[in-house]
Amino acid sequence: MEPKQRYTFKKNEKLKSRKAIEQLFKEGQSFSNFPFRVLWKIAGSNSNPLQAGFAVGSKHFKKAVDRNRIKRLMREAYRLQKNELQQMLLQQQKSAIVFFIYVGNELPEYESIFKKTGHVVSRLKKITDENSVVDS
RNA sequence: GCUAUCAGCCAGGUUAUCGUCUCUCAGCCUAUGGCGGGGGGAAGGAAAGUCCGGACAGCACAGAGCAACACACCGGUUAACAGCCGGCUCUGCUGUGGCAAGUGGAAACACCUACCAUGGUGGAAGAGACAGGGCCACAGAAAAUAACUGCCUUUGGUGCUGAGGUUUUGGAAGGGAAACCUUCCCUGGCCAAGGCUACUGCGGGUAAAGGUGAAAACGUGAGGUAAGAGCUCACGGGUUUUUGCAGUAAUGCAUCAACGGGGUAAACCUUGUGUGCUGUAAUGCCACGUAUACCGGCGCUUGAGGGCGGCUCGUCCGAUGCCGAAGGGUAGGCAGCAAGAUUGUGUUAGUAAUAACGCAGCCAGAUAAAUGAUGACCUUACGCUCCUGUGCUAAAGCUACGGAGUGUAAACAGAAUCCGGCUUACAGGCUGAUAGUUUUU
RNA sequence: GCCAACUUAGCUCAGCUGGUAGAGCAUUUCAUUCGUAAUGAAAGGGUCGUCGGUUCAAGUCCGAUAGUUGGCU
Repeated sequence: MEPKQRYTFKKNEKLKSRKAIEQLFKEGQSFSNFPFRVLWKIAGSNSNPLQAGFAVGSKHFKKAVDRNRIKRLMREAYRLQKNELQQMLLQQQKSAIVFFIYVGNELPEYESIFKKTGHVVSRLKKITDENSVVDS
């Protein structure tokens, strides 16, 4: 019996370590896909194959309510679309840390966030494939 | 019913699917971990600003003095406060009533402001300006123990007047021989006591008048005086004080006496009262790791340095010590941390803030930071379309109510140690009070 | 989380102890030049971030509020 597909986003899938984040900002690579800027880093096998974090600059959105809402929307869109990437990483014996930064100036709709996140995830999948060639 | 103001309360709801954090219960596995499952809970009235006040923790058991800061009518309330409640005084706005003056009117009377009384509703950083110095632009005589103009006056000078004195010329009368003498008159000169509504120097008195200004030395009237003045008196108003009465008190009313030299303390200051400082990223513990190395300086009981706000003192710690330069490591976990000045509700006391007691409940705890996404229905407001009935109309049509469908909108805003306040933001709704207005009775 | 500082002309800044807000650059006009620049002369431009209070009078003193910037760990 095939296990049911679950869309989760638990604690261990979140990027929480201060050290890891600093490393990511220092050494990681990045690309932009408006309204996001994405930092990523691929590493060897790990118990947590994929960890992600989200941020909104307080310069763009002064009110905490708006920042929270954008982060929630981003998290929701990511949760529903990251499963394939996670599977890929598991198969290829790799781990990745990803960080999303919202750089837009206006409060977005959920639909547009969902679509853009889809683009980002597919691009990340492509990157993972390419990197495997280089690594091996 | 509508509008305005004030006060209080609420802050969209139900459900499906997929998720997040946490507590708890039992279970399984490859067991310091992981997995899925059941059950409970999961933002606010402001969680915000960080403006006050506490709890709690550390620094000496938190000490002394100065400095600094805060507060400032009275009483109550509280863990505490710059908060809150009640009162007092002053004051803004407003309603009603009275009424000098003024306006209109032939008159009756009406209108209406100053003022008074009273009601409502706001505001007050509301101690002290005889403790002290400072400042008060421009204008104005003067901005604070004032004296410029003016008014009055002593005295000196000048001017005018001038009783009187003296003298020149001339005339008249008398005496005389004459020279001349005497008297009177006219004219001119000189001296001059005194007087003056004149001018002026010096000194004194005075604060009534003086175009200014935000502010001008209690106001009006009379007496009084050299001229004047609270100098005196009457009326009015103010400040301080004595006594009596009312009140816990601030204070009010009456009374006796004194005073009259402004404003500014939200500029310095004085008086009284209070405050030690730093903040949960405090603080304690565990784990991991490096460099107690090297270089320069200071010091080792005659002591460097430190004990977290500025200085002085006091006191305590202090030698594997302190400072600097360069460099290295860590940035994980647990406690603090969720049962409390607690929440809901009721009773009693109190005008109230609030307090006491009873009953019931346990109600966020994240840490790159949880409470979300999507759909459906309901609620409220507005727009559009349709329907049928009522009203107007001959009809078309129009408007309102009702029903259905559809679309849009539903605020301000997100816990980060916790409480009590304050301030600010806020769609819409509900309740109460007061005032105005309209309709009906 | 905690704590500071700043906001004045289009720009960069002065303005002390309350008394008619100024400088430099920029802008406009005129002169100079064949013309431009430079130079010289003149002019305009400010609710002193916003609201309230104290005072006769507030850019200045006090309170609130908005925005900007910085620091601590």
